[in-house]
Amino acid sequence: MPSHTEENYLKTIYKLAEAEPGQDVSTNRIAAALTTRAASVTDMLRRLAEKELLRYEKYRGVQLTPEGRRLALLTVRKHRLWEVFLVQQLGFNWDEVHEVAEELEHVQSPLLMQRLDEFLDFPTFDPHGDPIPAEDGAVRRPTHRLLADLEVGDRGTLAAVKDTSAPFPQYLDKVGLALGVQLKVLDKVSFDNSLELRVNRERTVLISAEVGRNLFVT
Amino acid sequence: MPSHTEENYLKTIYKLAEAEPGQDVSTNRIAAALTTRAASVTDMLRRLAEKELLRYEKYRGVQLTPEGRRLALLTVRKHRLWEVFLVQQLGFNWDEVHEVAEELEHVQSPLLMQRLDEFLDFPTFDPHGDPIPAEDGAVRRPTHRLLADLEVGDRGTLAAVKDTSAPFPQYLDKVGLALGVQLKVLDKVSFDNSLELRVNRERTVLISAEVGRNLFVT
DNA sequence: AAAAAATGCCCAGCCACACCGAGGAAAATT
DNA sequence: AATTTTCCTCGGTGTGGCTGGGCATTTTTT
Repeated sequence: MPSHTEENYLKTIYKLAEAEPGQDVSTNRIAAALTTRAASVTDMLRRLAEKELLRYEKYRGVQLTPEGRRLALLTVRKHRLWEVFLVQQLGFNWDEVHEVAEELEHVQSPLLMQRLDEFLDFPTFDPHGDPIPAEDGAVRRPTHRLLADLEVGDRGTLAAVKDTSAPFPQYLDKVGLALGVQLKVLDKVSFDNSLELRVNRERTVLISAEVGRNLFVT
Repeated sequence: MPSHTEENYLKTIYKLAEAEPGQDVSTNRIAAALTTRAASVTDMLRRLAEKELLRYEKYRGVQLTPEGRRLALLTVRKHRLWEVFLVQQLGFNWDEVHEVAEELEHVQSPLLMQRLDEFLDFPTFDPHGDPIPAEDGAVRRPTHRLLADLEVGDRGTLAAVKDTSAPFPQYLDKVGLALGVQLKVLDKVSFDNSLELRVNRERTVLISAEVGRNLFVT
C-alpha cells in the first residue's frame, strides 16, 4: 500500500510522462512539479524503484513499471471520479474541487470506487474535460486539439483545460467561456497569435495565444 | 490541524467518556480501545494536552476541553455522515461501512461536509442508529433503552446496536433482526436472563442476555 | 497502617517517512 | 577540452508514533 506521498509522486510522474511521451522523466521536472528539491526526489525515486514501481537509472530519468503505472492511473481515476461527484452531486463549481479531490483520492477502497463509479453512471470525463481511466487502466484519449492550433474559420466545442489551477478557470468564467460552448475562430492576429472567437454564435471574445494554448476543443 | 491519529485518539476518548459520564478516562482504557500500549497513550496525551485539546492530570485520567470535544464531535459527525452516504446512496450494507468511513472521516473540508449533509437531507441518525452530531456540536440524545432492561410485555422498536464490529451485525442478520423491527418481550428466562421476543408480530426469536445488552430500543 | 497489587508515568530509544544542503560525479553543451 | 547543467550521494534534520523497562503513585487487601 503506497503512502499518500508515494501516490502523489507516481501520479505526477505519470502526468509528466504523458505530457512528453517517449522521453524519460527527469528528476528536476518532478521536483518542480511537486515544489520540492531534487535531493528529495532522488530519495523517493530510490524507494519507488526498490518497490518495483518504476525503473530508475541514475542520470537517465525514470519510467513507470506496469505496476507503477497501474497505481498512478488508479489514483488519477479516483481523483477524477470524486471530482465528478463533487460537481454533479454536491453542486461544487468545477474550479473548487481540486483540493478536496486531492484528499479523497487517497482513500483506499476498491469497492467504494466501484460503487461510486456506478452511482455516477460510469462517467468517462471529469468536469475539466479530462478522461477518467477505466478500472483496467484504459484511457480514452480524447480527440482534443489545442485551441491555439485551429485556423481561421475552424469550429469546435470547448472540451478541456490544461492548467486547472484556480486562477485560470476563474478567468474563463469572467470572459464568459465555459466547457461545452461552441466556438468559431473569426480571426487570428498574426503578430501575437491572439484569437478572436465567436462564442455560441452570440458573442465575440478576444483571447491571447497563451490562453489558446491552455484550452482544448473537439 | 490534528493528524489522523490525533483525531482517532480524540474520538476514542470522547466515546469512552460518553460511555461512563462523570468519570475521567483512564490511560489503560484508551490503550485497550486503540490496541496500543499505555506508554504510547501517555505520550499522545501529553501532546494533546499541550495543544489544549484535553486536560491531563497525571494518574487522574483525562477530560476533553471544549475545543477537544468540538474536534471529537466533528470527527464523529463526519464518520456518521459518510456512513449514511455509503448506505443510502451507494448501497453498502450497514455492516460494511465502518472501515471505509474510518478513512473518509479524516478528509478536511468543512464545505464538503456541509454540502454532503445537505445532499443527504440533513440526516440525524446514522445507519447503526447512532445520532449524528450537528455542526454546532449538539447531540440529540436518543431515547434509547437497553433491550435487556425491558420487562415481559414491553414493546419497542429496534433502534441501535452498541457493538458495531462486524460479527455482531452479521449475527443479527442471521437470527432475522434488523433496525426498525417491532419487538415485544414474550418471556424473560429468569435463570440466565435470556429473552424470548416476538418480532414484527410474526416470528419468535430467542436471544441471550449478552445480546440484549447490545441492543437499544425505543 | 503496612504490604501487596494494580495502575500509570517517564525515560531512552527505535523506526518510518519525508525533507534538505553541500559537494562532487556525470552528461550535455559549447 | 572546457564549461555549464543536471543530478546523485552523503550526512543530517524533524516529526509522528510506538515501545520496553524501571520507577512512582494509587488502590486494594490484609
